[in-house]
Amino acid sequence: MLIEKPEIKMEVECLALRDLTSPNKIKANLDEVGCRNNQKENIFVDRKRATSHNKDAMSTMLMNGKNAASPEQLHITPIKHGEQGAQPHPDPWTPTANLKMLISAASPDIRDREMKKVLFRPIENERKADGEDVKMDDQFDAAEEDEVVDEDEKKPSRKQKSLGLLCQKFLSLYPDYPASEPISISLDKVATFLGVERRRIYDIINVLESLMIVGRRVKNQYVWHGRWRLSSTLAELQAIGRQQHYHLLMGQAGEDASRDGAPPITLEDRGHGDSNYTVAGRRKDKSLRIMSQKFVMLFLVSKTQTVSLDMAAKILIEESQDTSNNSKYKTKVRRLYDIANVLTSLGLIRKVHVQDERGRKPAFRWIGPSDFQNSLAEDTEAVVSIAPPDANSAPSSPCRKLPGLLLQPVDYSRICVSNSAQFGTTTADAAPPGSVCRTPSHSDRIPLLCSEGLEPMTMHVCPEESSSQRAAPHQRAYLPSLAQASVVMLYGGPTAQVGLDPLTTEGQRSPGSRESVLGKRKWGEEDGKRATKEKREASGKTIQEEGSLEGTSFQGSTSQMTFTPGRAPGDVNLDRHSPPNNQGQASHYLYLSNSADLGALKFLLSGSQTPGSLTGTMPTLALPYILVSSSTLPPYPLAASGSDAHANLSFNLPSSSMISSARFVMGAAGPYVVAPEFAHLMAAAPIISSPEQHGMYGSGSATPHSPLEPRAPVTFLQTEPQTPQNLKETAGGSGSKSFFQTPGTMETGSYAPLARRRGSAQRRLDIGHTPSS
DNA sequence: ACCTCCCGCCATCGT
DNA sequence: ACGATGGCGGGAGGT
Repeated sequence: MLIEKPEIKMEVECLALRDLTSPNKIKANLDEVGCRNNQKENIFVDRKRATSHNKDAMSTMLMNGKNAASPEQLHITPIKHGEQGAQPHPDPWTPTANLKMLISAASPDIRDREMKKVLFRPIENERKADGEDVKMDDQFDAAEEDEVVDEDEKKPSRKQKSLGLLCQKFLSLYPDYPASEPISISLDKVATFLGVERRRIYDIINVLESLMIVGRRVKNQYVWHGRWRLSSTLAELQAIGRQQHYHLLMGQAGEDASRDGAPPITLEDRGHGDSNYTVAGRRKDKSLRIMSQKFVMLFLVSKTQTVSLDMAAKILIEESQDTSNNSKYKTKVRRLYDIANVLTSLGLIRKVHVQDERGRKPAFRWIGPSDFQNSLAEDTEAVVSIAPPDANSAPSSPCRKLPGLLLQPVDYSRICVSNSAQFGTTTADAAPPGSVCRTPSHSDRIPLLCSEGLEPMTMHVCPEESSSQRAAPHQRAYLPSLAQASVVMLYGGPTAQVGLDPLTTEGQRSPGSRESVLGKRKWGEEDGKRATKEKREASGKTIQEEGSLEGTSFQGSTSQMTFTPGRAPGDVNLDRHSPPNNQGQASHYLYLSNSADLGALKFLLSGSQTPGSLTGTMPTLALPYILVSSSTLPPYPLAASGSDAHANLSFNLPSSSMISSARFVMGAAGPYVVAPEFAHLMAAAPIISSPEQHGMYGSGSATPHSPLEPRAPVTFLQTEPQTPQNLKETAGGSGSKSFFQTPGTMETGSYAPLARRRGSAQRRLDIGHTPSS
């Protein structure tokens, strides 16, 4: 698919870089380069071509592959489009189109399709005026544009410019489960590409940072981690939230809802509050990240997993005592909406309404993975030491600090033993096997996706082997009768598309469609019920749930699900259950727990038809079939089989590795099971990345997975529940502050307890020490 | 009229 | 000092 000719590629890149927003230009350029179709009729064709041509370019640009131009080169000055947004063009070559094209290029086919169809469609009008860049050297034929562009008078509606949509686009640019190598994100490029101001990108990035989906590398440059760490991050947040007693707060403030007034317990009360940030108002920056983490924590500790905006705002305001202050409240609410939009795009929450005495209040419901609670938690105990639900009991605090979590900084700093050393070491391996705490991070590493399009997601995961990833391409999972998106979410892999034909799946990604289904549903109920219910409802149709389902579409009743790498709504943790030791055990049961909606759902995959498969160091697990039986899903037997009959999941497990955190990823082609634990193993092996990726990764900061992942298991010495209380206060005063990593730094942060200068502290690079300077 | 939340000014921070 | 970040809240689109 890629262009064979480097030169061309380069050119395209350049073009793209120069003017991402103007499709016409690109097109023109492409033509110049080699694409000759100008005819409108052929636009699509051109596009395709362009796409293919641009694939690299895109990747490069956005992801900053190594090959790509150097950052500097790439770096484009942000264009402030004053007028952006203003005029949309309907036509294909609008910026949007362009974007699509590029995007598609960048990612796997599926993504491509999805993106285009889904994301962009809705957005179609959104585009900034092409004019902005026009100055660019070229002659972009105005004429052409004109023709093509109809000038829609229609300006993009506000919705089209929403942060949520923007976030979806942004997310579509990167794989949910990137290969281990780091993918760089150039702020400017992305902003330009998406046609928005940088400011907006920051909004997104900040939230993503809070979840460790991205990390900051250096100025203007961020690192895309994808969702590998999401589960672990969530687990940590949950643990922290418990430690901090957020659940109590929730109860008071939120769930009870009734009381506006003084929530009995405030974070501050508890002490921790936002210390750092809050501290004395010291630095507020990163507040969005902190807020985001706290907000997420609220969901994670909530029994109902539903948090009303009002409650969240109140709780989050803690800092500012002003709570009472209306303006403060309003501001908080605004921010929460911003955060919620991003989280919604991530498929972690969805908007709902709660009824309280006063009436209906806007709220959000967690639809993301929740299993980690169980699985992870369980594992966690074993593996990761997460703070026990009971705050006190747990001596071990979350192993790693969440980057963003400023909350804990204080404590951690004190408490934690950092393995700063490890930072340097990049690899996942860093974590000593024996280490007490295992950070989930391992999981993160797992390189899964292969980007190449849909291709075979299947990979062998050979811990050691880095090389071969794809064992069996094209395996597919069939989920007969599974209509539910939620199910899909379970495994969380890449997005699942139910339809075999990616194309058909268009709707899947739901960006536009968000809510379509949702709206109908009632979310208040029990998760389990709901899930089930939904499934049924959903079955047979394409379901597009907002966040959760993104990417999943079901065609018809049949549900063949193809999981595409791109995004998975939820992470699925497979086998968390399997004891680490078990690896070899025949019983490889893979659980797919859907954290999200199906909180309860867990699929037991006994794929191990091949008993021996998992055994030993490299046991391979061949799963001709994977049957998933879920109580919840009784009706829906899940069978994953390689393409057809033979799907195999083969992966090798290192003897030592644990399966527990394995993830099940289903690529378009097939399911993959990756155990986080193995991740490191896997890490070694780049999973398939497309060539481009390779390039990209290479470039990655020195350590590809390293800093990030490597969370060394950190053990926190202190047992105390130091919760926020201390944190808060301390934060300000103590070194903890320095300690805080800024949000986003979680990764590193965890590792680096070291005090940092504020500045540095503020921004910790994922990459750890990376070159940032 | 209220809910959302875009937009972009401008204070801070980072380099 | 200058550019990068990101807090913040006015005010307007949506419903």
